[in-house]
Amino acid sequence: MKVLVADDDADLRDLIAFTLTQSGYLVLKAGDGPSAVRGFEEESPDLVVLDINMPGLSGFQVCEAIRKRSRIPVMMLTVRGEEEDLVRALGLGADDYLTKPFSPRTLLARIKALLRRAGMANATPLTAGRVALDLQEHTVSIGRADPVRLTKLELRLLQMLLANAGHTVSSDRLLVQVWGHRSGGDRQLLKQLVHRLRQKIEADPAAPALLRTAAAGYKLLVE
Amino acid sequence: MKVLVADDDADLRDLIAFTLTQSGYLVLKAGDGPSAVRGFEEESPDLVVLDINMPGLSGFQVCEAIRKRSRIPVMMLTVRGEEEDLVRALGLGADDYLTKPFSPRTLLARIKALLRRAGMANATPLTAGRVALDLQEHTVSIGRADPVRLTKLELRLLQMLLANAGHTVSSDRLLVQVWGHRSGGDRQLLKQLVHRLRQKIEADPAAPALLRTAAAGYKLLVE
DNA sequence: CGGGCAGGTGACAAACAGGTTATAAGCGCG
DNA sequence: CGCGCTTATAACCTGTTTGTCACCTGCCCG
Repeated sequence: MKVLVADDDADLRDLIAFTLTQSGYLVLKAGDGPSAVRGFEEESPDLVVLDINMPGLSGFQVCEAIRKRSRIPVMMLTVRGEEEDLVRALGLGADDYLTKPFSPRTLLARIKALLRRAGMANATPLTAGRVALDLQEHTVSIGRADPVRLTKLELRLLQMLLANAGHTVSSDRLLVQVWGHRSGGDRQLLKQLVHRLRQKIEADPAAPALLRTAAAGYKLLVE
Repeated sequence: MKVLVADDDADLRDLIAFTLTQSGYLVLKAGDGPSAVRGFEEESPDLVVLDINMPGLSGFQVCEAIRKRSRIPVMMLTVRGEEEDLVRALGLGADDYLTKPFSPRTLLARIKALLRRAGMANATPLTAGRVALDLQEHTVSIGRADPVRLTKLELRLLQMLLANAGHTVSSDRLLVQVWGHRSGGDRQLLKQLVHRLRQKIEADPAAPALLRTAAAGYKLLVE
């Protein structure tokens, strides 16, 4: 899930980027209006966070440019008290706004809400280590390699493992999360699914480097 | 909305074309005077952007040729400081000029102003890549081909895909947006609608180049 | 040493999703 | 009322995905 963050304040930009990256988003940064527009055009992010005061083009203008081509969620950042800025931003098609200063937690919550509203995130989007999951496209990219198509179940399994990257997830939990199975029982399904997933994402499926077998379950190795 | 861009500098031409395309215009390119005139005659664009220095025929001569037959807006591009060029261009019937270098957004703003003045402003159709949707006429144009008439549902489907051009839109979302269906369920309708739409807009409906099947949905491919 | 167990593998069948074609139902309109 | 166009329903075909089974290996432990 790509998010473009445009703000001329490098510190704030980095803070936001850090917050989002930790939560599994792929973050692109822009420090002024024109590079924000360029970033949007070249990367087609899934959401844009726009500061209003930016050199080159204001957040308003960038928002306008984006709306000409796309309805992706746009979140504007405004300074407290500038009421007409808000009105104008929302009038231009922005989806939400935050007044500075705000807590990273708030930002995260709002962003998730926006993505949910846009029907994108069925759950938290995820990347960890060299593994990047694209829920929309049903693909996974390992490092720089071409994305690999995943089936519904493979996607769900990988999503679960990714959400707990580095930690073991028990087979029981996986069964429940992937199949909605009542209680244990059908380990064979999981065995098979892991096998199929390894065929797709492991360089050497016989010696798994990513999807490792662990005590009573599996884990995704991230460096 | 067709715009003819004539400039011998391929980079600048592409930059302008890119800017305009992203803003929803259908752009035609010409690299020299004669092909500019030919482009004008064959495609009857709604606006022409003309560089003055071009091989074959200068921008002046092209402008003159155009003015013999049409009053469509012409914007000239000049090098800074050549004042008499401006005078001459405006004398020949050009409507506006820009001195190089200029920012894409300046160009865009001026072009919009020209079209507005010419009374063509409100017709900007939804476009992405080679696909241009006309909501008033219920038609779609692929590249330079003749517009194709669409039914209500076909139009809505294409509009949804266009609004998310390049990204997969899940079948569920499409069902909701196109039919207003409460719950998923009726994939058959979508199957059919996609099939009929492909018959209309794809050169080879059996091997779709635009409306592609993607994981759990469909997507409109744009270059 | 040998049985039991967990995980890995290959083969195969059932279930499913998407494409295609045909046909019926609905609807606007003269 | 019937005509033509649009939309819905159904049946069939295909390739993919998923579930099931049989068998293998390595390992723990009596």
